[in-house]
Amino acid sequence: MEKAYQPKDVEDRLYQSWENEGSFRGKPDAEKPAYSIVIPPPNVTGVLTMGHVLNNTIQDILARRARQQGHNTLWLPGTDHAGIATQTKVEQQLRKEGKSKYELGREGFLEHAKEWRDKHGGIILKQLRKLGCSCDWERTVHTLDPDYSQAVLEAFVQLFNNGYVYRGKRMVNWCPVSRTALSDEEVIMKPQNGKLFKIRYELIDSPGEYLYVSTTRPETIMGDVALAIHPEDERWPKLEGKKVRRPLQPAEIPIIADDAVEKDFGTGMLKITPAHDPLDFQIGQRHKLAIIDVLNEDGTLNDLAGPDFSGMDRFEARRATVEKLREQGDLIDEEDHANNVGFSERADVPIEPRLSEQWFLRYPRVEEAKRAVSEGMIRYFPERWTKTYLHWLENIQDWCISRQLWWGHRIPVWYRKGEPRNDPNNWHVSVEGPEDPENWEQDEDVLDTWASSWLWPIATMGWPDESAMQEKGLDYFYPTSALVTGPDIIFFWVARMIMAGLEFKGKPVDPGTMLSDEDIRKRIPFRDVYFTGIIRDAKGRKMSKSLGNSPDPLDLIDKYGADGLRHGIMSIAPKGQDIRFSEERIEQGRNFCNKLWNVSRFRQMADEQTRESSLTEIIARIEPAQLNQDDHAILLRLVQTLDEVERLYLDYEFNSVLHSIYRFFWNDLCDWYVENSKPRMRGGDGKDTCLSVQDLCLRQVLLLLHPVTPFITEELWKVLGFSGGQSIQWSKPGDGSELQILLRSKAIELDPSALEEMLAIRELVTSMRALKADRNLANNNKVEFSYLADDDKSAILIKHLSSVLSSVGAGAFNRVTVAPAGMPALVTAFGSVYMDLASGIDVEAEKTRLTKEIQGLEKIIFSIENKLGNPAFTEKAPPPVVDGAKRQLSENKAKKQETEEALRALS
RNA sequence: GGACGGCUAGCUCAGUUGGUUAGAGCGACUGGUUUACACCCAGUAGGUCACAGGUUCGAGUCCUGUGCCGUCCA
Repeated sequence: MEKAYQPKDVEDRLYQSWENEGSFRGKPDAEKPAYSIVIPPPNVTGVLTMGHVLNNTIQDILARRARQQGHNTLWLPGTDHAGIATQTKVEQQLRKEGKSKYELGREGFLEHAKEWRDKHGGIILKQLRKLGCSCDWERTVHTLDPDYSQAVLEAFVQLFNNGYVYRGKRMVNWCPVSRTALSDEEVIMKPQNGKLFKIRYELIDSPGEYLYVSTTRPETIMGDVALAIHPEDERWPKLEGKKVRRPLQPAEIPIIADDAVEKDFGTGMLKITPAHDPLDFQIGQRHKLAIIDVLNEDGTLNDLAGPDFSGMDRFEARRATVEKLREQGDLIDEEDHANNVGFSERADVPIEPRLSEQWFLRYPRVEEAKRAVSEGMIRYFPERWTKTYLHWLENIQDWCISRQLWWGHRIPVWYRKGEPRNDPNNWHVSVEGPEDPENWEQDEDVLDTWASSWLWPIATMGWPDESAMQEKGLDYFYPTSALVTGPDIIFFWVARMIMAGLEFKGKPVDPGTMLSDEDIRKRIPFRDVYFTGIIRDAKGRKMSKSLGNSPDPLDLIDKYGADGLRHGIMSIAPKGQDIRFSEERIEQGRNFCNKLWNVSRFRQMADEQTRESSLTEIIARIEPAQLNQDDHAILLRLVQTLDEVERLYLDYEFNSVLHSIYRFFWNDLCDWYVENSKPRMRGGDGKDTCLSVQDLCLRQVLLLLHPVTPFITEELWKVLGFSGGQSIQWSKPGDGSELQILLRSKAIELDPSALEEMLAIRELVTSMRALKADRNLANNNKVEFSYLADDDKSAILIKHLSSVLSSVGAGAFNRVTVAPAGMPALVTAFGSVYMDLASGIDVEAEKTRLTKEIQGLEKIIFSIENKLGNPAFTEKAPPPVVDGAKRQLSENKAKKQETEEALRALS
């Protein structure tokens, strides 16, 4: 074996062989239980980020563990066409070439976009392979695949037929850069420092008299159609029925009263611009006001804004209108003003509320979606996200699903040529299209990307085609076992998938009928949802391309190995908490792998003969009579660890899983057991048994670690001869009681007291080492120790003599019956221990140390005596706690007494 | 404004239903090439558990309030 683990030699080779053997294939098999996960489809043209590494490592852990447990496992991969994001990138590319999408036309553009996707797409899926992801690649799905597209359109038509989809002229969030409508979820509110302008409007009947209005958006004044005041405002009775003059594009506009006006904001008067504000739109509807839209779809002003401003960009127009108002004397005041402005998530520019014809979806199965989560049919990890989810569903708004893009699923609606589009009689809605296409024209818009990805769990498994569902095993793999994703898409994706599953899976149910709980259980898309944290940089900032603070995962794999990266990222990922990334953690992951490699190497060097060792074969080699306390202790810890890891995996406590394995492997096994086994390796009867115990421990550690670090564990599985020709993927670690049953069948009954005894011995060794280290004798193996102890304790020490000598690095450790004078001493659970020094010692330093020791003990004794002296404590506290305190008191008192004796012996 | 999360060693975080003297890794410091591993080993130092009240025999843990940081929703 190499001196250090070399991931590069191992990873590609093993991944190849797994793929060649079809290990990742998820084929329906009625004989076995199913386990399934669908990947959150990454953007097809994206590249791997640290977020993907975390997310997909977790999914891989779940999938690999399920395979070990004997489940027939499907991890279904794929990519998302990512409407706006991809179209924007393609358009940018075209601009660089001096072309525009309009020149190419729709067909030409799509051709171009597909080429671009095929060229840049799929990189991320290759990167996932590098990470070791065990996806069933033969089942890769892309949301624009023909079958998938069919499903998306079918869903639209079904929803339309059931009355969930409608077309309407509504206020939507408009992105002037992408020139499309957006859903509420795609708008990010950001606090902005703007200006609040106070503007006067002259009363028509009383020239020279003015009303004052505060606004942040003077560029929309030309679209004003009224001024509004609260009906309970004392000024209202005097103003009823009067009119004012609009100061730009002058016109007479009425004064109206409406409850929606905030009396206390600004001047208490509101300018009403129905085309450019959702609230104004509502007020306008109530008062049957006209709508004057002064903006073009790209955010420039149109002719209705008047010749002074027509053609200007909206921000330029803001400055220009303010100037004009100032010149006219209509600008009264201008002050700084902080407010929240909605930004387009994708283009990062302020959105415009804009009136336009769009398709909307009234969500189906909202009540059942709430119930599925609130009743625990779907479990959230961490549980607190249920609250966020339910709150969103309580306040759910209809979803604008049409997008003014070309890249996506074109809406399957046709309009009769030459007839008004707003009349449903002129609509044709179907997947196939009308029989006389020459008389119809199709809607130009495409569906929101999320209106395709919300079908992901069912459409990737063949829905709605019966034979495809059969072939892909929808009924076998669905509901999927777990979903792993970020909480940032809980509304975008998770909630919507739940509703889609409830609506589409199984036989259609009338919209008015509630699904039964039994139905809900069958229709939900997943049972458990694990929400990851967000990966931040060392300073706590979100990782982003613009900050350049995100490392390239492939560089990290190159440096530390895929296993090192996976181990590192998982060991720092607390459940649902954000994660501060630092490369040192990944280094630790690599170091862990190297340790695993080296202890295996040590095992190989001790006994190079290679033999295949199944679990039963290893146990068969153990000679029960040869087992010492050390063996018992490590096997007890193994039993504990197997149980602990089993339980932690069920709770998705990944970092605790690793911590638990780490403690067993590094501290118990490497630092103590393997070290103590070195003297036994030199010969004697216990050698084979000791090696078998090592094998047993190593074998189970590899099994426990395999989901996290698949490559090195598979490699060592073979090197150490555990495989029997079979991949580690198909063996399960089992729990503690299973192991104990196997051991009992060989008449091995673990002694529960062994563990406590070993812990005491470890403490003894540690303090003896410290005594040496204090005097710079850490490397002197000839130092002699003696101890003063009763017969029972002495018997234990004699039992452990050789391992104590070797782990302390001591020449002797003999029992004495009288405390030797003038030697540094330790008071331990085994009595007093003395270190013999040929040369003199620093008596004063020794005295100081022991005095400090005594003072510490006195403090402890004082506090326990206080506690026990309190009758309330002895009466109310449970007896085990009181007994514990008493025992503690006597132990500490004895220790104090011995320490005092040691101090006296020095002088 | 509302909801949720966080605040424990220099850093990153554990800390189960309240119960011994609050833990780990990294970093710091000291020493080390003894037949796995310097990607390592041994040892040492380092904490007013954000703050203020309360409940309790007993609070890092439960309750109330405050502060700061973060996320989501309006």
